[in-house]
Amino acid sequence: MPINPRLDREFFARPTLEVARDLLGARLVRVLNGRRVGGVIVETEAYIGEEDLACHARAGRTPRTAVMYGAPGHAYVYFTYGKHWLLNFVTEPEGSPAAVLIRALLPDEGLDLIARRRAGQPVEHWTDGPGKICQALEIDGKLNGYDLCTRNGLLFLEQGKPIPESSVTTGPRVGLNSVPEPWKSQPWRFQANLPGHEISQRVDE
DNA sequence: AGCACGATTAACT
DNA sequence: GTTAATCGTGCTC
Repeated sequence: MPINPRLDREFFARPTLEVARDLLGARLVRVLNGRRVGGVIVETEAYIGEEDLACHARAGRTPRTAVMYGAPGHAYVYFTYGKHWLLNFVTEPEGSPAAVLIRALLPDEGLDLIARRRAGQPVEHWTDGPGKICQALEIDGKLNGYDLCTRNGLLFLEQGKPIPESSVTTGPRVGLNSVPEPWKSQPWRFQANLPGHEISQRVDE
């Protein structure tokens, strides 16, 4: 089975908007019991620095945000709403707190394992939300701070088929109910329009 | 110590 | 379209 090139630390050490855009089409791979589980990233959001009042780093360096201040290419995984884990990738050089949230995936590897973890849900809703991705791929706080750029890792990214500009949609980030402008409306959400993948509409966009 | 709320999800009317 | 679930985090007292 051909293995695509990995995304290395240099990829993540760039401006967050570029990383968020370029992650569209990339492959997210989780290794469970020696098996690959994952798919193609089709939706991301950028959270950039202490100035961005939607970014957790607005609170400065705290136990929770410490990972974002660290080296790029690590996972920032946090818990919210009392039940959901959300997966991010740390971007920018060390010392610049920023990350990209992974919001949606087209699953195409280890589907039987995903089906088990997403039992009762239709295929189209297996990984179409940030919390759902973490449930499907068994990602939780134990992976917070995990290095995505090691050899033989349990979580990493691979190059995929590039997404042309004509197939990329941008818009405001989701779920920022009480975030003040201009941060609430910054078009820092990226979606890939792929054949066979209809972008779902939601009330908050 | 107490409190308000969240980068959400799934179920329900 | 509306809402309960559920608890860690950061802020105030």
